[in-house]
Amino acid sequence: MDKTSLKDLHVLVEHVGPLRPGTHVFREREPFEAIAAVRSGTVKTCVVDRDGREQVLGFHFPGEVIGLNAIDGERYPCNAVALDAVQLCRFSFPQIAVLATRLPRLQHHLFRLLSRDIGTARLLAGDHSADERLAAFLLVVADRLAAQGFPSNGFTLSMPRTDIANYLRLAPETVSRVFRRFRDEKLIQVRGRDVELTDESRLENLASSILRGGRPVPT
Amino acid sequence: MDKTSLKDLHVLVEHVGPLRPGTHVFREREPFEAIAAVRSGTVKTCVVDRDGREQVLGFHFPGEVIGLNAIDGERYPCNAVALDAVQLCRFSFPQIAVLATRLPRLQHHLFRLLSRDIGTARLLAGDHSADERLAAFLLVVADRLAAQGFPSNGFTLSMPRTDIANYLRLAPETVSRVFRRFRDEKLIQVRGRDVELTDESRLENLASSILRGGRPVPT
DNA sequence: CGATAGGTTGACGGTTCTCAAGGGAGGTGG
DNA sequence: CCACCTCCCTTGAGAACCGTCAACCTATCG
Repeated sequence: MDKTSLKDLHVLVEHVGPLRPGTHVFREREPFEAIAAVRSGTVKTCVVDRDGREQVLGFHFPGEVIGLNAIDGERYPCNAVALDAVQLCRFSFPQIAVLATRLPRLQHHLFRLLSRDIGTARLLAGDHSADERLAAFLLVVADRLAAQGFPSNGFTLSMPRTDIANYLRLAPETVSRVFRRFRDEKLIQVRGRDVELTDESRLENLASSILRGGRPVPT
Repeated sequence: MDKTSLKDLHVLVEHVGPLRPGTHVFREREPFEAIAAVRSGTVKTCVVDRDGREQVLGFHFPGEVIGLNAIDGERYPCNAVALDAVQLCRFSFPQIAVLATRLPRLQHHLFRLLSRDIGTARLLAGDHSADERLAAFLLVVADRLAAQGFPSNGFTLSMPRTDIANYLRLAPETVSRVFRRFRDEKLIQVRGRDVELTDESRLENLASSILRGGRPVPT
């Protein structure tokens, strides 16, 4: 994004946070007004079905934009919840859309963000084994955290196992067992939520059917 | 979309087809130039993984737009193949993007199309039983075909069972068995690719955990 | 110190996949 | 017109993966 658009963006941005863990950024069915870029921390998006079961749709790290999937219905189709201390920038969507008509690069940037999110669900969409899913998850998280300057393959997961399991469509017990097996086979080191990838190439091999060469930027 | 934009759109549209079954509309990794609206027939989008296994991403009926997920990478991330006789309208994306800066309603329309596609993968994303998946699939197809004036709940599937199975992440055998069971339980009538929904409310009940009240417009 | 939430481990069972074989329907050629 | 082929679909039997249930363990916090 060029300097002009940055300046124009600046006038309609609203800094929010730090939010405490558990705080909602927005809730399902609320009227859509704004998108938000995560500045620090982790945001979880999820829906709750009629039986009260939660379904995790994604985790969102710094630099990522949430709320774009609300444009169509004019209401947020999911909840967004802070997993840890979260700071973000809110952008009024009507205002940013108007601005985009004047700034083709901003328009294109928004198109790209939207387009990217379409491909993103693929991590979940395929029918993959628990091993493949968890391997892909770990690699993708490592990439996205590394992108903001963390040590390249040691990190701390900000979400509980139950959320990881839910996101990957596995039982928490299964996630726990796969973590253990990965550790036994020396693919990773784990202690609680601290993870270190010790054999990235074998992990990539496991995840190859999902990541298909080149790691995507998922939600 | 208002009249002005329709007129402007008209000058940059290219009518394509009728394509014969099996013809590619675009191929994975080809440079992205245009999006396309299906006018008649059915288009299947799919990727092929390194082992040569196909993965069906979606089916696209008349009125639906394909290619939007290529904006981000500037190359098509998937193949689009005609399943039957297909006619479509091609729109140069660079041109339509320029036009969108002059026509806020067109821009918003594009934003909405993109946003809608994000939510669409949910039919597959959840961990649902074979029954739930197939029930949801049948209802959604019925809705989308009914939207273009077909008899409300009798229709002919344009894709083979293997494609349905692949799309739903099930084995073809499983799809066959569920079809049989649905027929035995008088939820539908089937003969080959001709389907008639005879007990829509029980189907909706089965599919409720996926469709979550209000049937979405999926890919 | 006890309570609670989150995580781990084990045993068992179910849904679905795999493997294998057989049955149409439609097209082509004799 | 019929034989034959191929593609698609169906059906059955067995196995595998993962989910469910149940118990226990660990850390954190009041």
